Amino acid sequence: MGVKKISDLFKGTPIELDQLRQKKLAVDALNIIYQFLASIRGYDGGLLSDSEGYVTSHLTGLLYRNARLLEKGIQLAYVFDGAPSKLKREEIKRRSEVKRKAREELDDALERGDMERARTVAQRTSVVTSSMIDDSKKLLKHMGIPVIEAPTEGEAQAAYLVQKKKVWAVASQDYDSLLFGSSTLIRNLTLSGRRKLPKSNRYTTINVEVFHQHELLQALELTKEQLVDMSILIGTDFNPDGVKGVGPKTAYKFIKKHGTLEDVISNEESVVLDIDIEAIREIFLKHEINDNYTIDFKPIDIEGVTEFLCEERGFNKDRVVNTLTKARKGQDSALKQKSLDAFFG
DNA sequence: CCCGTAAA
DNA sequence: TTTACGGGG
Repeated sequence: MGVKKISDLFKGTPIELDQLRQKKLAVDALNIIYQFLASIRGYDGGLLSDSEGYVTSHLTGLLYRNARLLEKGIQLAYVFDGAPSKLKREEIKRRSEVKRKAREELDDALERGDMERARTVAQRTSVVTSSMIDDSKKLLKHMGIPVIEAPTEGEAQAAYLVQKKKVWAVASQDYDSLLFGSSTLIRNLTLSGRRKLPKSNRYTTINVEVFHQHELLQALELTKEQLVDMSILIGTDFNPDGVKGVGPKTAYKFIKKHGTLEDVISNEESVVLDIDIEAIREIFLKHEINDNYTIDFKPIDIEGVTEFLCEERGFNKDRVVNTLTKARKGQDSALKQKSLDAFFG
């Protein structure tokens, strides 16, 4: 998922969660929903769902994560993907093939009674449906959290919101937003400060880190265009394989040596790229954006949330009200700060 | 993801 | 007090 390996070339700066207080961040909604579907599961590895069969894993995740962030005065704006580009559709096809295989393996594991295997494989079968997207938007709106529609890529629209100073940064695990032109990226935005390592029961502590695009470009002495070209060599969502045997270090070396992707291809025999380079460049550098949006952080509508989650989706009311009441305290102080800022200009 | 509880 | 784990829906 996305460009991930730039950390081998440039390290982010650790940042305390407190430094994000009163800040607005944009996130790629589908990415986050997908992560929740993969991680929030019952004991048997199945998704959480209500009595009617509506999946609730993602709603659980969105509720608690946003509540905790709002409590800290951190506001997320959720950007939903529009129609995928032609190139992205191929990647989506590839991913659905991975999921199909994972489902087969899941059936197999269940038949053998290998629950541990079933649970890990089940995570890879996650599919975001339109019903899940509708429910997510409904919950977010009741929580007073902005929902923004992107014409195509969510990360691209999110980056645009940073450019327009509507939000301070994009929060994401991959680096795509920097290619899309976001000046600031927050990685590892987690409240727990730790993350489970795959295929084991161990945890590592992780730091929230901040990347500034201009610092990255300065440190690597690259232009924005070269950063994109380098990423295409490594592999992006639009050419996931990149170039065989070329990782971040080699890609960087090649771009520094030759300047452009075309010159890398004509001078390095090992580099073969059977893709429409210009089309990928355009996605990152000249993408469509939606200027018709509003970013409006409103107070949490506790009644609205409970009506939806508890009446319609079977959530425990005490738990929901408790969570939201705590969140509102942090939110109140954030809104108070905002009005003070407005008053003093 | 978060919470509550049990165990260390 | 910290960590592990099951349950949540």
